[in-house]
Amino acid sequence: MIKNKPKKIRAISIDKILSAAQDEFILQGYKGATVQAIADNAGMPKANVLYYFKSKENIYHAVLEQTLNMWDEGIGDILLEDGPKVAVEKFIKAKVTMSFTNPKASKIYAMEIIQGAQHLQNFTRTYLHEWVQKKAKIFQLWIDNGEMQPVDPVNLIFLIWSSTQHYADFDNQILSIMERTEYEEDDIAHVTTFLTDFILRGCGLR
Amino acid sequence: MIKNKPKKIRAISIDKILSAAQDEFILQGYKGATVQAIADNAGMPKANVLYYFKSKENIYHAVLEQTLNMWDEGIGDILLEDGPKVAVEKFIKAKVTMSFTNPKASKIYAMEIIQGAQHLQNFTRTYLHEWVQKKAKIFQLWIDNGEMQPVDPVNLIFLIWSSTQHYADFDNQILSIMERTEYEEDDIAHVTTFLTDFILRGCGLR
DNA sequence: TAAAAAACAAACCAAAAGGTCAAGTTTTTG
DNA sequence: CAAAAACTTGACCTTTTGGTTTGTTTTTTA
Repeated sequence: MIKNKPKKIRAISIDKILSAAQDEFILQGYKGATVQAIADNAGMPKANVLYYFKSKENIYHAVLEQTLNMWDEGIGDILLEDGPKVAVEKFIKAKVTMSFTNPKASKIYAMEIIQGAQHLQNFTRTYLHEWVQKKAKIFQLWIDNGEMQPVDPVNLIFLIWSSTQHYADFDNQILSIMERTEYEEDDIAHVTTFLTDFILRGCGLR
Repeated sequence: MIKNKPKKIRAISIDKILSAAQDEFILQGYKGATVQAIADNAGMPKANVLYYFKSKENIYHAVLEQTLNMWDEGIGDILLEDGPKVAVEKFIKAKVTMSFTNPKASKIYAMEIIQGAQHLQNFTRTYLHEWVQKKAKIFQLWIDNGEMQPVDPVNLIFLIWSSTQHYADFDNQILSIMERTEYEEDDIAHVTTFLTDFILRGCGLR
């Protein structure tokens, strides 16, 4: 019998725990998620979960770290050499794709921020701040060059973030309003097209 | 000594509890918020809180109801007779104003939806669904009439919701990125202008 | 293959938290 | 102004839950 991926037991268990924990934390919040529920969901006894992670706090930190990595990878990029049109297109596409393929990460992140970003002060205060400043400067260059309408770059970034993440964070509401139970294949392309068209027009790029 | 508002003891206490509870629920989530903390925050012993609301669940329901009422009042409206430009302007202004004047309601609502809308299934499934359908039809009329660009009305509503609510729900992140501690007087006008300009342009109304 | 390391799991423990009770105190009312 | 109603509060009870302990089984390694 050939095992395709002879993953270490440890890695498998941690994966199962983290996945179960992510679900629980979204559904119940940090305090509402119980180690027992996470264990049940991961298919192992509670003591075993605490064997891998010494405390619930640690589990949460691990989930959060995983989330931030995903956020980081999915944030896309805005490059001067792309020019405003392509840059915005790329950026929107990256964010929409992430929202549809990994809504859970988006939700965990959103809840953290709404609740005061108690566990990731540093992230927003340094990393995110710098990212926004850097990208805003690029937009400003394009504006000064007359390559796009003079829209406030920082607020533009906020608008793109919010309108794209909305499809992940509020999926329940959106699906409920559209009388559906889950997103379909097409939705991601449809939303990408809608947002890209709309935002490009808003930027005076169309 | 003349008392301006000889409010009933009951009304005052309930107000204090609900306000304290709202803060706690946002900061700690449903399960994380303790009756004791709510009581401390409201300046009364725990038993007294439970005297007015028989259970924590009841407190939460009351907070949620308050939130929905606020949401309802602040949702603004989209009227056929206003025409697309004025309607969108009004709508954005109403939502931005609500986000800045009552961010707490927005946060409670957002958390509920993200966590699966467990406590307000009916609201989204019936009320909200109908509201969106009705307003989407109005947009469609304007589009068919050539009064605005053919943008998908439902997604347009989502974009306006998300981009306006973002300033309430993610205030921590936004303030942190802008290296400030709280919103200023001007911000509300600035954001309203930005979003109105941008979205009107996106709709081909400018 | 035997010893060591890693993984598993039942039973327990202490703290936290929701909720009740009973005994007051204050306010309202007839 | 006295009885009733409304309000206040400390003490208490029970359940839940994060985490520990202890002992067993499985896997790795030398």
